[in-house]
Amino acid sequence: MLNIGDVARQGGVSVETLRYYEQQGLIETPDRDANGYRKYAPEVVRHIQFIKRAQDVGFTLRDIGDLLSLKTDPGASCSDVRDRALGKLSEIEEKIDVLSRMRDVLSTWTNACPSTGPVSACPILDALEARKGPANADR
Amino acid sequence: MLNIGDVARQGGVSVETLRYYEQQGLIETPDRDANGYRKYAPEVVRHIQFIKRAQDVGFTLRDIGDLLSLKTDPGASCSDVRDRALGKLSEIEEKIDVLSRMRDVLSTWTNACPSTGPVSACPILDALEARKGPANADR
DNA sequence: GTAACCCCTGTAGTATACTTTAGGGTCAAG
DNA sequence: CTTGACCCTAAAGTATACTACAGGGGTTAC
Ligand SMILES: [Zn+2]
Ligand SMILES: [Zn+2]
Ligand SMILES: [Zn+2]
Ligand SMILES: [Zn+2]
Repeated sequence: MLNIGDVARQGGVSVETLRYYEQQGLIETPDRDANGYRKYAPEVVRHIQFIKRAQDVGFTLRDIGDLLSLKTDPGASCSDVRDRALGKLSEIEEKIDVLSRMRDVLSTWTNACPSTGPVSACPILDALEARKGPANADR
Repeated sequence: MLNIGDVARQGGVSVETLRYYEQQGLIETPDRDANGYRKYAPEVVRHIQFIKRAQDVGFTLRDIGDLLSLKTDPGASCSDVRDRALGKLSEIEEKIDVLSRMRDVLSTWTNACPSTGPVSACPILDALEARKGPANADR
């Protein structure tokens, strides 16, 4: 049986994070020792790693709670899990699209900037100040 | 001269947002009418659009405050602006990289999931539970 | 003179995933 | 028997960009 500090070290998270996960219902409420200390079975370390891996691919703690419910729901099927993953996949692709558009615009702008001269002549600021299109007068 | 509501409508933001921008120092403190109402020159609408366009390409309000300081700083040069843009560009590329890696992993996992059968046999959950590599036993 | 609509200030709430703080017990070593 | 490391709870703070709320005054038309 492990103390919370042991679990934290082995799981690569802080003690506070563990208490937070418990409060959020992401890990089982551990039994307590006579002194009130939480006592964990070693396998809880894997549960924490489950959470961290899920976060690594973009799931929020709320999503992860969902996933954990599916794991223990006898009526749940593989496709339920797959649906969450596909949903997350589109969220991520959407974010990539938005960021790619930002990247393209910024890239165009930085290429247009001569990097010399006063800010008053900077095409980047011009673009930000401008009406809508990429090139137009300031009135 | 415009009331705050006029500016909000023309700038496509809420009245509250305008007061917030003012509080954050992103727009000039407007003069007040005898009744205490803020009175804006029409050009403030462009300043708001500057802020919104900068947000659209990923700048935070803090970044935008910086950019606005450069605009009015006589000692600032074009390259200062370009540096901010390049910095933002790398931030965005970094985010894209992270998201792309998430996308690849999720895509692999969803392809591996048969979408039928119980969750206990789901390769997605297996992957989340697993030690580190893509394939290994649960102990 | 009153309804409908605008404006004001200051403070608190929203979402996410923690971290920090305050205040206080427990345990092992020397 | 005290020191240092560890554990406990509950509440508040962090970052971002607003939004909402509470409570109150101004303006315009009928
Ligand atoms: Zn497990
Ligand atoms: Zn420039
Ligand atoms: Zn301007
Ligand atoms: Zn599956």
